[in-house]
Amino acid sequence: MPLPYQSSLDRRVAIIKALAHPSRLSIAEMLQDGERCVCDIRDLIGGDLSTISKHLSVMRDAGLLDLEKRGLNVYYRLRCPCLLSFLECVDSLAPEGGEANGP
Amino acid sequence: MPLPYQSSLDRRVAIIKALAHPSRLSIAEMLQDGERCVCDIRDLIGGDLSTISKHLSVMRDAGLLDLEKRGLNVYYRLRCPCLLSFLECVDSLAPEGGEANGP
DNA sequence: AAACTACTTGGCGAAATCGCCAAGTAAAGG
DNA sequence: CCTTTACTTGGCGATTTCGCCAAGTAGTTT
Repeated sequence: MPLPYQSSLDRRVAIIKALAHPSRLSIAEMLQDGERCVCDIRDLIGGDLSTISKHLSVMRDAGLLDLEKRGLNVYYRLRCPCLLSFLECVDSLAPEGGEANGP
Repeated sequence: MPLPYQSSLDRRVAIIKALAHPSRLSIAEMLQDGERCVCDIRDLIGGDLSTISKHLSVMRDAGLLDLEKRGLNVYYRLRCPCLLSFLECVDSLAPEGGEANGP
């Protein structure tokens, strides 16, 4: 059980930390298109299922995600529709496109 | 010298990481009101000046901050005016006010 | 130019995070 | 009920981050 945060600053930081990892940010991005079950997320991110599950628990504990169990599957969805505009802001800071810029 | 990022994902993550610490988020918040010199920031955040300086370098390297030297002082300012709206989003995820809600 | 102010950088031990493996839980199917 | 599927949790070594101390750099003042 995650401890309650002592301050609103800590809560904000927990939410931001929950996005501050390549796999977790990718999860957030893919969930912008709608809910996904853990196995779908694993297919996209790769790596051990337990690793994915722990990333999801970090995001859950921060309050970023809601989950719903249906049958054998667990479906996650974003609680934060405004994420998209933040990512646009983030990208506006580093506009030179992507991969190690060749000519 | 910070290495160039291999992907746009890494760049995004670096920017988000640069906000994912209580002192650094507080710095970002205070810079929303306008530029500040390092000593002003130190007065607000507290702790060793070298620690503040390293936090600022993380934010600089991520591209969050611009700096300008004037006289003996170094003034930092946000390169990201859209930060504010993201923090509103973050707070909307945890609306129950602040500090460790006692009964 | 020597002393001072305002920072930055190097170094290091302490703490947090990461990802894999193994083991545990819960719903569905045979 | 026993097995299978889908996921979660515990544990642990490896890497990363954190914050202080000490030392270095760059303008300023005297």
